[in-house]
Amino acid sequence: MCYVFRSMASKAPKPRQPVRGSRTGRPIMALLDLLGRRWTLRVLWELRDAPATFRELRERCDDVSPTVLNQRLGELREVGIVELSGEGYGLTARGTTLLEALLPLDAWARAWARSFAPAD
Amino acid sequence: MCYVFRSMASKAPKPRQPVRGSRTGRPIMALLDLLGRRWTLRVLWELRDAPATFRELRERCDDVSPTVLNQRLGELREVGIVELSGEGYGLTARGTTLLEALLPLDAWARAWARSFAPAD
DNA sequence: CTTCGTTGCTACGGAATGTGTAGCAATGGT
DNA sequence: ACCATTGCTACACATTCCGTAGCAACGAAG
Repeated sequence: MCYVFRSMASKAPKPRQPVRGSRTGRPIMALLDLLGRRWTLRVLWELRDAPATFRELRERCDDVSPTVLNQRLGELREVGIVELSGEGYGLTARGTTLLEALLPLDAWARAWARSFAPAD
Repeated sequence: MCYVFRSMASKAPKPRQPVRGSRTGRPIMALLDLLGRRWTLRVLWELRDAPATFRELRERCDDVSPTVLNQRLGELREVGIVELSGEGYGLTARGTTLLEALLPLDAWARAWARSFAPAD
């Protein structure tokens, strides 16, 4: 790796703070804002099994542009969902629990697909 | 209401089709693309309890611009998650199951918030 | 029929966000 | 000294989103 840690611009939506499209500060609103940004869900998904280096993660996400990837990783790190360690980027303990809350999506998506093309 | 149904431009990511950032056609990828678009998660969330008219839904979503709202509703309708009835816009049966898969997010968000401001 | 209020929805210009390529500085190995 | 890899940035272009204004279709009331 390279570079030491560098504090970021603090752009990630956080609970108890007003976010895009909601000034109430309700935690769920911050979360929806965060997860609703492009590539965020995908990044979390690609980290579900194992950590990955920046470049490896980029490949897993179909070569997303490093600009956005870095932006998303910054946001996710800022709120304690993702961390950078010697193994590369990976989910924190909290991040793992979030992903568990998202896991049912895969099963749902399969059932959803069946309704588009019955044969499976 | 007004206007009869009008077939749309088919821009929604569907399972078994290549989507933005993934040509595999895996259902979960289509879903992540769909849900990762701005306001999609929020719209689903605001419909969790009861249907709403276009204008009412817009207010619930902090006055999101009608352009995007209509775009999102079109996508969600196209894939059978949302429908427009006499009651206004509401979740379909399938949409309801998707939302159930997302409900744990609220609980997670609350716990998340606690780690930012211990007192609650 | 006319007026009024509400419906879903669109046009359009400007602002924000995302994309793609190239490449830099730091680190570790040989 | 080299070389490969790391995380990450610069910059110009494209897409998406936003905010305001307003249209056409319907229902109810006069």
